[in-house]
Amino acid sequence: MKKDIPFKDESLDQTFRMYEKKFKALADVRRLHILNEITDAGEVCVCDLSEKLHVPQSKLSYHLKILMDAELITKDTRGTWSYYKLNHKEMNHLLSQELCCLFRKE
Amino acid sequence: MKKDIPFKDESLDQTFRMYEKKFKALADVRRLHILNEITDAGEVCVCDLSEKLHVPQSKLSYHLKILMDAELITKDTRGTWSYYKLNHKEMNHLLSQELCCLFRKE
DNA sequence: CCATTAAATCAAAAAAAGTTGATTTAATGG
DNA sequence: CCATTAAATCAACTTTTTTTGATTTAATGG
Repeated sequence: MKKDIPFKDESLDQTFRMYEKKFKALADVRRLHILNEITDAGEVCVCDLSEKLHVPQSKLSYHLKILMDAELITKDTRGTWSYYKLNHKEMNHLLSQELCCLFRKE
Repeated sequence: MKKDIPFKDESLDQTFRMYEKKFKALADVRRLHILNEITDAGEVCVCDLSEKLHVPQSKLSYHLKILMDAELITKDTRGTWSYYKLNHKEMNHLLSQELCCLFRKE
């Protein structure tokens, strides 16, 4: 649905607002580390991330929400745990192949 | 020089800080419009942009500086005018082919 | 039920980013 | 040398984003 690049019209602004949101999500060194960690682990819960990155839980929830809202990651809740994964499709749509490698296992 | 993706070590943080800067530069709907305008025109001075986008000069200088610092655009000063161009190489290194099209003429 | 644990949410504070209008810098042409 | 013009810079202010610690929500296992 967001595959078509619109021509120069009023919807261009809408498109740019969507990308603004996604780039904002990427525009933070903490979130890049989180994304990288998620990529490495394949799937992580908040407590794993908290331990690995030495970041308090509420801060992680905040940053994970931003990544979720930008649709760069997905969440799978099982019991009391929430497991986060990369949204590979979205990342690949957004980033160059070179850059994607930072957030892609092989 | 920024072509090699480093392995997981202390330089990963440095790499992420560099990308943070570039993504921050992209993470603003006004700057996306500016980039798009620069792409369309090929080369623009601040006064052209000011007229086209209805944005005051000092604001444009501020945003153009951010894009310059992130190395997403280049400046060529001739006389009293400064002409800005896209740094295609950097944009292509950063963004997917699909996305690059928004900031690429053909 | 109740205690425990994971994670989300919240409100207040702090930090960062963006806006504004005025001033400065620097090149041009008379 | 002076007036004009383009663009950068600056400082005060506003807005947005991030942090923090406490509280709430919700699932689990005894």
